[in-house]
Amino acid sequence: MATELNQSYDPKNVESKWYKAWEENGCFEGEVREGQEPFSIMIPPPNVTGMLHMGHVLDNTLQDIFIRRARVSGKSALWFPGTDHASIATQVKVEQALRKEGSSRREIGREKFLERAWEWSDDHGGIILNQLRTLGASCDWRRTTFTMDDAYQRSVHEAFVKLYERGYIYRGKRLVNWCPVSQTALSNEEVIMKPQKGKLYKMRYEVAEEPGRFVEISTTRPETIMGDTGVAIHPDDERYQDLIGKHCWRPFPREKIPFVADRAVEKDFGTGVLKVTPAHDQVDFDIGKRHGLPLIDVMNPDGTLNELGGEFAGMDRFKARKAAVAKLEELGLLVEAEDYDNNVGFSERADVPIEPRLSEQWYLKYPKVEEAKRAVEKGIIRFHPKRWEKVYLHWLNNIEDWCISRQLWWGQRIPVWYKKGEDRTNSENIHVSVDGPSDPENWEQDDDVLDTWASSYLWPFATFGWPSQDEKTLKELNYFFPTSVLVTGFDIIFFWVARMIMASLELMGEDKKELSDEEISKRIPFRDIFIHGLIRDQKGRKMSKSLGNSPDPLDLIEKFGADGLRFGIINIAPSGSDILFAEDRIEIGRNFCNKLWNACRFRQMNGATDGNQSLDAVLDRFKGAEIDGYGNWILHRLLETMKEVEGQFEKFEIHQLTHSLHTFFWGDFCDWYVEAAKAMLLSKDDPRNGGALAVSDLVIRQSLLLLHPVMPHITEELWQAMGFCEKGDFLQNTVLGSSAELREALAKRGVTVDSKKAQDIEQVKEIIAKARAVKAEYNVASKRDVTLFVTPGVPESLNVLQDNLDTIKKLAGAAEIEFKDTVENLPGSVANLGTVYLDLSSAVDVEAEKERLSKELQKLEKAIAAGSGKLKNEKFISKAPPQVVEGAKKQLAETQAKYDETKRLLESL
RNA sequence: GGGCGGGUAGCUCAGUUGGUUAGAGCAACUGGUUUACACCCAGUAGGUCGGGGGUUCGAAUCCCUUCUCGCCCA
Repeated sequence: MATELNQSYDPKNVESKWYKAWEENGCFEGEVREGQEPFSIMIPPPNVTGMLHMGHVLDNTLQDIFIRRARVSGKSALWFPGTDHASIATQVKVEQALRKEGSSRREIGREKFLERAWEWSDDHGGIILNQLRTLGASCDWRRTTFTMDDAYQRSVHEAFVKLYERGYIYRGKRLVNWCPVSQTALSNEEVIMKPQKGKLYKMRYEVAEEPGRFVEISTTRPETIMGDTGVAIHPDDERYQDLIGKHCWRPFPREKIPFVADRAVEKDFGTGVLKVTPAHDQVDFDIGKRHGLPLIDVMNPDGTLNELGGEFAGMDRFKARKAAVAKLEELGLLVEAEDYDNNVGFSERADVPIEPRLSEQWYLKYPKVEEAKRAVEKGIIRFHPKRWEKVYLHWLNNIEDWCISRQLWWGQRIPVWYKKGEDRTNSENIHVSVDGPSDPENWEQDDDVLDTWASSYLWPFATFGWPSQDEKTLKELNYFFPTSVLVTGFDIIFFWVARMIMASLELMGEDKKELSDEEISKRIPFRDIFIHGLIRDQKGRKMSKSLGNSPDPLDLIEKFGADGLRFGIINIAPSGSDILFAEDRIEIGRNFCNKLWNACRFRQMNGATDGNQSLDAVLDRFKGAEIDGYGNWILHRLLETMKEVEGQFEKFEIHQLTHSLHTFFWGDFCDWYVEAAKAMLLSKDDPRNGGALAVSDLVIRQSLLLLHPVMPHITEELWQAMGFCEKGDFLQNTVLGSSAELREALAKRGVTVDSKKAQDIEQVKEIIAKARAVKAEYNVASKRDVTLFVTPGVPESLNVLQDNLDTIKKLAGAAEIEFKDTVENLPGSVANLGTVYLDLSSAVDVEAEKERLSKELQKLEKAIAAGSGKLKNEKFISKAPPQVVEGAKKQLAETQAKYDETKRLLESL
C-alpha cells in the first residue's frame, strides 16, 4: 500500500519547511486576545555577539516547551525575544580588534569607539537569534528587543532617575573590585573566588622605639609595602601587648608607622601581626578607618605601580611582588617564604585577580528587599525546584549595595551631569534627568556607563515599553504581566532573577514605601521560576571553548535533527542539577523521531487516513466499533499518560516528561498495541478493523499533541500527513484537552475505558513475556511454528486467555496453544494467568532448566517470606490500612500459587 | 568556616504523600529480519539503594550520626 512517508525520517527539509511556514503564518505572534488566557515568557537575553551553546539549547528548549504547551492548551502565548549588550564582553572584543590595528579606544575617542561597537554588534548581533530559529524556538520575532535600543535605553534612564529621586542611588567613595584589564569597577557578584597556590612571606620590621628588636609580619602581598600605613595586632594578643602605641620602620620607603590594636586581626594567622595597607585591602581599609591611618594608593588603574611605588614604579603588580621580595632579601628582612593556598578574587570576564581600589562609584541600595523576600516566602513567586528559594533568600539576607557604574563606554551612559568646573560633591552642581540639562553647554555628563545587569533587570517590563503610557504598552502589560514563568540557570539567581524581582516591585506601580501581599502579586515580574542545571562534559567539567569540550549545537542538529536534540537534551536534564553531556545520550531523541515517523507510516499502510480531520471525526468512528481488550488497554494508558503530563506541567517536573511520552508511545503503543493490532489490521473483514484504526488514529493524534512542545517539527509534519487538520491549518491551533475530557468524550460514543479490563491485558502481557523467555532460553525465538501448552491458573483466567488467544499466539510466536490440565517433562514458566510450556519433544536441557527454575524459586521464596511475615504480624493487620492488608493478602496468594506451580514444575523434570 | 545538593545496575539518572519481588535509557551478552522502524525486535544478566543507628506493622523514601563527592557564599 502506498504511503506518503519515506522509510526513515530525514529532519533537514521538514524542519526548515515548517519553521518557515509557521513564521509566515504568524504562528508565533503573541497578542492580547480577549477571552483567552495569557501566557508569557521573557527570554533571558543572550549576549548580542554570542553564539549558541549547549546551555542555550537547554534553556530555550525548555521555554519553547512551555510556550508551545500553552498554545495547544488554548492560551494566547507570547515568547518575547531579545539580546543584551554585554557591556564588558563586547567592549573587550572591540578593544582587541583596535589593538590589532595598532590603535586603542583612548586614541580614537568615545564617539568613534561607539561607532565601532555598534558595527560589531550589528555584524554579530542576530547570529544567535537565527541559531535559535534553527532549534525551532517559537519567539515572537517582531518584538525582538536589544538592550541598547533607543526605547530600552530610555527605560533604563527613567529607572535610574526614579531610583535616584527616591534616594536609592547614590555616589560613594570606597574600595571597589577593580579589574585592571577591563579597567573598570565590578560588582561583588562579578568577582569569582578561586583557590590559588601562592606564598606567605614572613618578614621582619624593626621596632622604632627599640632599635634591634624586630617583629615578624606575614603577608601575601609584599608589593604593597609602600602603601603600608600601620601594623596591626589583636588587642588580646599577649605576645605583643607592649608594642601598642609604639612604631616600627616600614622598610621601603623607610618611614615610621604605628602599631595599632584591632579585633579584625586573626591571632592565629601567620605571626599574628598584620601589615595594614588601607588603600589595597578591604580589611585594612576598615582598620585604617578605625585608627585614622592615611591611605596611600600605590597603583595605577592598569595594575602597574605608580610613582608612590618608588623604585617599583611602572612595574606590573606581579613583577613588583618578585622585586619587593628580592629587595627584602637584600635588606635581610625576609625570614621565609612558605607555600600557601588562599582564595583570590578574579574578574569574571577578564579572568585576572581583581585589585581592591579606592574610587568613587554609583551605588544602588536595593529597593523592596523585604517584599522580595516575602514574595518568595509566601509563595507569590515560586521556585522550581523549591530548594533554590533558599539560595535566593540567603543572598537577600546578606545583601550589600550594588556598584552599578562601570568605567566603560559601551552601555547606557549614566544620566548624570556635573556643572563644569564646579565642586561635584555639592548637590546643586549635579543634574540627574533622562533628557539632560536645558543648558548643556554648561554641563558635562558622567563618563561611566551602567552595569549590564543594571539595565537587564528591567527586562520583564521595559520590553513592553515601560514607562511609556501609550495604549499598546498599557494594554499589553495589563494582559501579559506578570509573565508566567522565567526559565534560567541557577548561576544567575543573584545577577538577574533577584534584581528583576526588586526592580519590578519598586517600579511597576506608584512610588510606595511598603507593599501589601496583594500589591506584590501584581508587581512581580513572573509567577514561577524554573531553574535548570548547567551542562557539563562527561567528566563534570564546565563546557568551555578553551577546553574544547563543548560541541556546537548546530553540528548536533545536523546529526540528530533539532527535534532529536531537543528531546535528547530534555531527556537527560534532571531536575535542577548539573547535566553531564555526552553525544550518545542524544541519540534517543533521533531514534524516537524515527519511531514516531514509522508508526505513522505503518498506520498509513493500513488504510486511508480520511476521517481524521477533527477530534470529533475521529471519535465518531468509535460509535458502534468493536474495541478489543488491547484497544481498551491502550486507551487506558493514553488517558493515564495525558494525566501524568498534566501533572508534570503543573508541578514543573519536566524531567519526567520525555520519559512518560517515550514509555507510552514506544513501549506501550508500538511494542504492544500495534503488534497486537496487526492481526486486526491485516484483514479489512476483521470486525475489529475499524475499531483498531480508530484507536490507532486517536492515540497517534493525542501523542502528536503531547509531543509537539518537545518535538515541534516532526509532529507538525505528521499531523499534516495524517490528515489531522485541514490544509493550511497548523497543529498548534488544536486544543489538546484534558485526560478527563477525553474520557468523557469517549464515553459519549459508547466507549467506556475500563481500568479493570486493562489489568487483564497486563496479565496477558505477562504470560506472553514468560512464553517468549522460555523460547529464548531454548533458542527458538521468533519461529512461529512452536506449540505452547498452557495450564490455566484460577478458573477465570481461562476466559481471559481465550479472549486474547490470537494475540497471545501472535506476540508469543506460537502456531498453536493447547490448554491442558497437567504437563510433564517440558520447560515452562509460571505466570498469573497460568503456566506456559514449550513443546519440545526432544532436547530439553534438564540441568539448565532446573537451574533456571531454582533461581526463580528462590526469588519467590523471598517474596513469600516477606509477605507472610508481614501478614503474621498482628500489628500490621491492626495498624495498616485495610486496602494495604487486602493487597498484601492477594499478593501473597498469587506468589504462593506461582511458587507451588514452579516447584511442581521443577520436580516434574 | 557557613549553607545547599548528590551518593540507587558497568555508565547517566527516575523512584510524587513511607506500602507488591526497587525501575528506565545507554553499555554488555544471547537470539532474531514476521505488515512500519537495525535510528529495529525478542530475551538474559547486573543493585545488601554510601556506612551505622533510630522511628514504624512496614524505610531507597522520615529522623540522627558518619564517610564521601560537587556547588554556592565568606
